[in-house]
Amino acid sequence: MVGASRTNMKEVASRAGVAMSSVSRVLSDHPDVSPTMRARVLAAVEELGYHPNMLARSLRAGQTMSIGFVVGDISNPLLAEITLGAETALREAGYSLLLTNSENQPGRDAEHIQLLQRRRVDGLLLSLASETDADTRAALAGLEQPFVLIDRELPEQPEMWAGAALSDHAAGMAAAVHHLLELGHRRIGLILGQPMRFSRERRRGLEHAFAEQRLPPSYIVLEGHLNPEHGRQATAHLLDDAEPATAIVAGGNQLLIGVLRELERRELAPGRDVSLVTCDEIPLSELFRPPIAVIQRDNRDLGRRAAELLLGAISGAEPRSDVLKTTFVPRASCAPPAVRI
Amino acid sequence: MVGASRTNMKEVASRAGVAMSSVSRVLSDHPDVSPTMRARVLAAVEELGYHPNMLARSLRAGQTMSIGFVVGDISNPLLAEITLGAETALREAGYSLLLTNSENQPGRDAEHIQLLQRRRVDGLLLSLASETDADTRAALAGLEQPFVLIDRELPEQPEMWAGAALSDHAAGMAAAVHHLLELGHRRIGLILGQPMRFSRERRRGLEHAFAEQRLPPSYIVLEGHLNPEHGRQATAHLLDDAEPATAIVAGGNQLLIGVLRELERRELAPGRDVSLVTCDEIPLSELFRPPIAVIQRDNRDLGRRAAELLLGAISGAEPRSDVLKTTFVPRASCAPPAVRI
DNA sequence: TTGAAAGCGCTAACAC
DNA sequence: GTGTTAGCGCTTTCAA
Repeated sequence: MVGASRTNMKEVASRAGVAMSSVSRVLSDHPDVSPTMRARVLAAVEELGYHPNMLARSLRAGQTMSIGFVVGDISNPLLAEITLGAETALREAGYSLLLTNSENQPGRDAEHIQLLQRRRVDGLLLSLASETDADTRAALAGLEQPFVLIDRELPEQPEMWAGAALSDHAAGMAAAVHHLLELGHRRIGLILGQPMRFSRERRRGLEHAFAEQRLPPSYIVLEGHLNPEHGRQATAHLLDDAEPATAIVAGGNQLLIGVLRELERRELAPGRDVSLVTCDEIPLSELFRPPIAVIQRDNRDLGRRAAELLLGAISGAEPRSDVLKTTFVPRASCAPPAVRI
Repeated sequence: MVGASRTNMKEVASRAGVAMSSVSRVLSDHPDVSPTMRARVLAAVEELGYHPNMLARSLRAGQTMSIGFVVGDISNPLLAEITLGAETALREAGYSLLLTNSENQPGRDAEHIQLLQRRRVDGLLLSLASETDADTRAALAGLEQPFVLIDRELPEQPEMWAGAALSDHAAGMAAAVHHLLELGHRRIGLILGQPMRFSRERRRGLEHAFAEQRLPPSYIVLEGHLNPEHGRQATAHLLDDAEPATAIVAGGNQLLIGVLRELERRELAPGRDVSLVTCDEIPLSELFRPPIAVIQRDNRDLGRRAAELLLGAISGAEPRSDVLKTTFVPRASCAPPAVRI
């Protein structure tokens, strides 16, 4: 194999002394090809170090075998695992992944959706920065290829909406809060991110757990952004309240970082002074002293499911959404409320 | 804008009552276009909800404005941050990123390089699973577009090698070991991953620090795989040695997890029973009790630099490698050796 | 079973 | 300033 520059099918054909169409047939495993022909063509391919041009193929075929992925921030371990699951499933099916980071800016979501549309991806996987942004909704409405949402819910269903891979946040949250209530906590603080599906569902799980026990709603919910600073401020707020929270639930790993920083600043220890639960496992959380209780989910599987839903839609299946379970894992960061001095 | 199905430039042209080439000129901001023409074309584009087909454009132009990225495992926080940095820089320059996970299998590296070549990416960013794999080297030798390595060094330089973005691991490691030596440690264990650049450089830093102090080489280096299990086994080995290590350096976040598990199992506390240093920050490491000393680097910047080197090469610059600094951050996990009982 | 030719959607000469 | 035309590299009828 001699890597000549930019060999094309025509050159392979002339080298093998056959027609271009024959080369094409050999390379796409067409049934009606004689062994002689196959051998001659493959020899020429080898000699010239020929790599077929998928661009030309895609243009002709009308499909690119590529999927666009719009993600808020790939450096978030949660999204990175989802991406891994999706990429693996897509690759197994012969698709490639075009990745774009929106930096959690709704405006970028819309831009990227349009870019991917120009690149003629066969479908899109979307972890949107906003469920309600007008530009994003317009971009989605104009889409001509199916798209699947990852843990998001839209107010309406655009034409090409092909479903969503969702996590059952409410169930995991209800289990966590149930556990805290059993330990004797009544003043529970829940720190959430933006008003999107995962926030709504978590709040619902909390409310459900209180209602189930016929307890008055003595919880506090603080919405904000999914970043450490909101986690820190919310924690301060919860602890400085007239009736301070005895247990805190951080709705995401970025929030957890802020919570831990604030507890550290006040020299409060999780599991001793305040009980603590977080959402979505983060590398060292189980190795923490004490280990931090967590509402887990299988992120890789979430990405894989989303990819499968999309592949289904591409081959004509009806839109469908899957809800994946979340599991509460109690750990030593949860204990009975500290005795107030 | 009415999202008709698969509008093309021809339809826009006829709708606007002009020639296709005029549409093309308007859309690519050609200087010689009358305001009237521009307005008519843009109106037609708007009415038809037309999105230019980048595939056709790329086929014609001979460039795809896309970059292939081969990464071992995007779910590793280190790689995820590098990816973010690279994607951001590339996007700013108008390029899109095609992401492939090799699952740290050298064989997949070679496959993915060829796939990306068929997709006619304008260049490749490679975080290879092996620097010496024969298939990978053959694939690299056959490449017709420039590629930049991320923290890797090849035994030879293939024709299209355009440089590398490297971290100065040796410097950070030397500083860390120097610190440990000052604290009085002599038996220092270094746990490394596969025999690649980052491992070689870290070992070199360790050796240098000992040599500088004119100390005999009383360290132990254990190479293996970059996963928790090797971290765990190596830790056990270091602690069970006839002359046990009093300080351990974990060469990566996956190794650190194994180290912490083994210390936990033996009820040994970092900073009290054993000193501990890790390489590459991981989300909760600074919030650990005690906080874990770390040899840091700017991962995002590493990705950005790699992207910039590649963009440079695409526009004809000579191959060039950049070495980025690493910084040792001492924390409470490092203390004088415990008194042996 | 194989070859010739049309065309996927676009850009860049080249005329006018 | 605008239109006509020839491909970019491939697949796919349609003939032979």
